[in-house]
Amino acid sequence: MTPAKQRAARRSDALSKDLIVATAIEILDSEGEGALTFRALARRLSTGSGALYHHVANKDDVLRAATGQVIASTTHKSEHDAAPADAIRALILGIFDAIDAHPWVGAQLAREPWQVPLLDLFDAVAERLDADGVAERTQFDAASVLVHYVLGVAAQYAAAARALAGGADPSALLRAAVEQRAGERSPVAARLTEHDDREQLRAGVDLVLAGIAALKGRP
Amino acid sequence: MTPAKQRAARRSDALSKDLIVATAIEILDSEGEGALTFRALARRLSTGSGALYHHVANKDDVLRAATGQVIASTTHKSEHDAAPADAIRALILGIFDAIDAHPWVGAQLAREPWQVPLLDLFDAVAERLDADGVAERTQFDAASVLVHYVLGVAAQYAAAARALAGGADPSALLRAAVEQRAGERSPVAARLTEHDDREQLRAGVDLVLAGIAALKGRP
DNA sequence: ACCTGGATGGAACGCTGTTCCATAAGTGTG
DNA sequence: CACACTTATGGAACAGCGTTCCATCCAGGT
Repeated sequence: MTPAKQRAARRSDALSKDLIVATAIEILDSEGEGALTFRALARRLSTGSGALYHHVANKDDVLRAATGQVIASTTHKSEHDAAPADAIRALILGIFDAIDAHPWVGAQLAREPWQVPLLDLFDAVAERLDADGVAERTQFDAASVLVHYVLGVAAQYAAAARALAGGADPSALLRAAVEQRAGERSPVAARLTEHDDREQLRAGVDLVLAGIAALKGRP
Repeated sequence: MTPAKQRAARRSDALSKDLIVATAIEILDSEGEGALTFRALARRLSTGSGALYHHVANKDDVLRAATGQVIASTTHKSEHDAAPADAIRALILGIFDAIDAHPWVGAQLAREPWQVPLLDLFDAVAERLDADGVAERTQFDAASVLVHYVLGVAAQYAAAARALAGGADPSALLRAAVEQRAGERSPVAARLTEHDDREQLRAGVDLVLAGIAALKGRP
């Protein structure tokens, strides 16, 4: 006979860090950054919030693992045979695509210092430049620019996604900011409202690549 | 005769948004991002947390205003007579210096989409390039790269400052991340641990400027 | 002297991440 | 097979957060 105060049934499939992280990614993708709480996570896994801490250190641990998983799945398939410039374009745009699909990744990459995926990207970029005969110092400078550039784009993209999820109008948001700047003309605002972010990123990368080529000519 | 349950004395100097924001900056600078709460703010102003909401919409409002104030005080003194390249270097390094002095600004710039200071910077950069005879399209691409680049650096810098405030060793943090990447050689890691961030930013800006010059030659 | 509306300060609400602990399940040992 | 022991579990409890609510107070106009 069961006692009057009965516990909820124990789950049959085992809990694990992988399962927790996978579920976290589900929540983040479908309901946004704000929806990821240990209570929501526990509810979806039919367990208590305390149980999660046996597999995971804390919330940052979950976010770190989730970010790593998403980035790894996109960086991992880099082509070694392409021309260095093409390879670098593909690497950077790969990060963008990952963030486009999972905006919360952008926020997380900007929130924690030197996450492993960022170091991987740094090395990958430097390696392609090395293969192209670029001076070591320039390799480093260029990788720094490209990584931080895409990081900045990522943060901005994630912030916009967050604001939009709150029910704001995409262009209205930007227009409001522009109009707030008491009467100054802004040659930039018009372009910002109508441009394609991915195409803009590609153009930016090409600009940096042009700089690398220029510095390679006369070191 | 005062009643048994007496209220605390009402403050003599008037509360205002400016006062609240100034106090918020004090807290952020001296105790870090995590220390800024409405309760701490109220305590320092000798008032209740509810009173603050008569002058300020919410916490984001305070952070936005604080960020705007810090950035404005550094951007504002830009030199109009310098060579375009020097002016741009000064603009970008000015943002870096502001973030170096107030790391929380870096986190805030990355957290909200298209804040006014960022648009101002965008326009200022584009304007210098316009004066230098750079094609309009390149103006936009270059401004995009530079703004997002410094934004990425800012986010990373703020994240590192946050981690360091938690009592971590600067280089140990990075070394741990490097060693986590099972055995891969990392030509980049050694450089990262010992480089000067500001000097690195300057080198990155120079690389972008080289790209602009290259594209100006053959459009 | 009165009224009234904005400013004030503190309590209360709902939510968060995290810790604690009684309990249930699995595992190796005699 | 029975027992101890380790580990996993789930839910309650805690401290702290942003925000809302409201009784109260003060200043200025009538």
